[in-house]
Amino acid sequence: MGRPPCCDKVGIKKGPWTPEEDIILVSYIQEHGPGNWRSVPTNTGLMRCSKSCRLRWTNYLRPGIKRGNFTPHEEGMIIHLQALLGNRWAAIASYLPQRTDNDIKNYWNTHLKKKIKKFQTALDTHIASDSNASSQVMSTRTHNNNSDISSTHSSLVRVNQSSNSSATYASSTENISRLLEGWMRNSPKPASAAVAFGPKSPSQVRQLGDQHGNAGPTSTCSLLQCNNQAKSEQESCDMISHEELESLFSFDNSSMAWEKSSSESTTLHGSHSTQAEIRLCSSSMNETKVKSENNQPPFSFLEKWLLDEAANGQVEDLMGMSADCCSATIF
DNA sequence: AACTCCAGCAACCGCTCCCAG
DNA sequence: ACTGGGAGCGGTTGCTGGAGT
Repeated sequence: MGRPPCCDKVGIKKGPWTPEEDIILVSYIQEHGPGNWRSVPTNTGLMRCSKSCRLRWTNYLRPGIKRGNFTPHEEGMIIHLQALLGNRWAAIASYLPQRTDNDIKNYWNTHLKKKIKKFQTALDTHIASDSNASSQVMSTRTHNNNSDISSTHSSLVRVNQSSNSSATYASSTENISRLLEGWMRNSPKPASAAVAFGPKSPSQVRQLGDQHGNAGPTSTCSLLQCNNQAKSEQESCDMISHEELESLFSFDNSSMAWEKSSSESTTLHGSHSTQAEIRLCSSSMNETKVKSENNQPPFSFLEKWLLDEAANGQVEDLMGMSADCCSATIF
């Protein structure tokens, strides 16, 4: 459907936003709340198209955005979620409310993709150089089932969560954003909650539900939002708790989802709603995604390697691990 | 000091989806 | 049922600053 590009009009400014423009946009949104982007340029006099305003707000000025370095914990989540959901950055971002989809996408493209590529290269090299051993491993693998993987590597999953929390708050607009935080917290406007949590509209939630197959009305995001609605407004601005994340992404769970993806509706232990979410993702998504990208190692192992601070000896580490773990049938 | 190369990131583009009329 | 406009998403581009020579 060919839609006339909204930003092609004469007089529409492009390029980096100036602090002045930011302030204008922020003060307008302070007053009217986010949404109705069409009217923003008209009412503010900004020489920007509505799209650009929305993007600037959601990716940069919106309060609650965390900028700067990604923690290993966040990296792990992104890797997991990317494996689970594919390149659906908005969906991934909904699990990391402090990060924007754009941010996550950029981080994936500039950092994680390379790391994974490196990892796979190292892996290929290793497999090629050790084909005899691997054939033995394959036969073992067939018999042992994947529970071995689970037991052997559950310790690897607890990704370095404590270190490297020094997110660098870089830009001047950070200050604008911070100024807004108080307003957003106190604001009675319903839009604020949605904004604080992320740029998810009901239609997006619906859309996600559709995209996730027949997840129905309880799509991943709607569940997540319901879960968070039960919490205080303050809490809704925070990231998902570590406990939830642990339950979500502990190796046992993810590997179970992985293993059972093609056969049955995965039933994970526990009754936490976030686990239900991931179950929905797993059961609907795994069939298409995981199945098609089969034969990849469990991501916790990958993460372990990726997040290893001492990644200098990547191949060596891999060799070392393989020596330790081949009996446990990783590959 | 000047230049080149490259990584990172903000912003844009084009497409799809949703919904109101 | 159809259409057009608004909004959102994912891919891509291009600017900027730092590192290397």
